[in-house]
Amino acid sequence: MTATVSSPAERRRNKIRARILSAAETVFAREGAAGLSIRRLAENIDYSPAAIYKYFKSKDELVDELKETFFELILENVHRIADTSTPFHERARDCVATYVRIAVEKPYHYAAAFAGEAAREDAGPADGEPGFELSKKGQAFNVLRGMIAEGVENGAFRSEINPSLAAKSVWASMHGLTMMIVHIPSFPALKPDQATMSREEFILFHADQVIRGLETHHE
Amino acid sequence: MTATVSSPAERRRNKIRARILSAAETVFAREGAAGLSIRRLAENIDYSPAAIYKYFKSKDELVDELKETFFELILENVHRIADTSTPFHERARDCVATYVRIAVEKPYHYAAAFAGEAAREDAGPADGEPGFELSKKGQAFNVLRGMIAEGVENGAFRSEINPSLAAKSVWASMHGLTMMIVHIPSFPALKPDQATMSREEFILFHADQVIRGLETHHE
DNA sequence: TTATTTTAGTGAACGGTGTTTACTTTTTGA
DNA sequence: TCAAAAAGTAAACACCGTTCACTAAAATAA
Repeated sequence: MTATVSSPAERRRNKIRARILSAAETVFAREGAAGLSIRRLAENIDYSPAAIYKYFKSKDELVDELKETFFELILENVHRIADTSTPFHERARDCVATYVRIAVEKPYHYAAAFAGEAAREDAGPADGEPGFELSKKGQAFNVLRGMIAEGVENGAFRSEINPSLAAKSVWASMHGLTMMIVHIPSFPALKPDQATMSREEFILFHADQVIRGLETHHE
Repeated sequence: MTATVSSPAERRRNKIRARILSAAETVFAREGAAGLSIRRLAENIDYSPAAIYKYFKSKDELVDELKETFFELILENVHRIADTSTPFHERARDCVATYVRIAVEKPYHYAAAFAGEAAREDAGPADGEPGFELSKKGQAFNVLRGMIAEGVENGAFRSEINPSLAAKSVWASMHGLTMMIVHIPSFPALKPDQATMSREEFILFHADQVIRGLETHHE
């Protein structure tokens, strides 16, 4: 470890990089990837479009950093709740609810964080691939798996459950609810004549439902 | 009802429309909306780009028709299974599995069918809005709700369950799994040292899990 | 059939996009 | 001080969806 971990030049460079990211974040949160153009961004921060390319290889790389930062935010929050000492069932439910809540606050970030992975080549490692454990998404996954393993040991969850598998199933269910809310603004609206339920209530209902699927069947 | 429901001119027009849609479908299935450009499409079918606009108001409208056709496919298949007389639990599970399987075969269609709804103004009606009941998506939803209502009457599912609400929760879970598979090619890959499970097995596991959440708790 | 109106189809342009290239200016380190 | 590296830029490339003014062809009315 050298004493000067960053030269003045380096620090200046990082500052500008951060300025670009910050401006990009603002636009992205409001209008998504479609509304974020290199030219508009360059104008916002008084640079030429080409200048951006001295700091980021491509628009995709820039957006990837926004997504990674966003997942750090989710991770922090979920982690904090997972480490609580509240009863297990509640704790699990709160993690799910928090995950969904944050995603819903930044819908474009969340949608992009997953949508991007389809066709692209360099879309971060998936589980089972080297590097996943260390990515933010991987860490969030591990928190979830740990909680489920705890439930199985407790006897709260069925003993035949494989925590890794179950964690993926639970994550998929959470992800689905999140996507529904993000993409369908009125979700989960019900027709007037039916029992009404707020979004917040529905999130808890869904989380509850998902956890029930894991539980031991008893009276 | 008039005898000639369509004039020769009309039929010719519909044929060309269909030709455009068919060419678009091929490209879209392979490369998604991003790979489908009006210019490329026009070249494929030997028309000028502007000609497309005599048949479709915009690229979005064209893509919407591809999505609608795709949802008809899902609906048909789910309907067919829902009307079977196999035991309830299996039937429900097979509906879920079929939904996911078809979606995974045409990942771009599925992703686009939902992704489009975020920002656009004219993105088909959501539940609770007039028109939803008649849309393909609405019909698929009704099949699901009907099955859940049946389960509640049976006593297979908990009596306090509201079928409309539960159907939304189940749909969200299905949707989540589908999105995961569509966006993460290796899903649900597990690390080598863990119990392996094929995608097909995982779909059934997930469907089972989701239905368990609805069931009455007994020994 | 002729005249008129509607429709099909086009080439060229408008205003965008991400990205690259060649070039100039500034900063850095020896 | 001076060569090398980095920061920054204007202009161009190759695309994109869409529109406009226009011609050619077909449908309709007289």
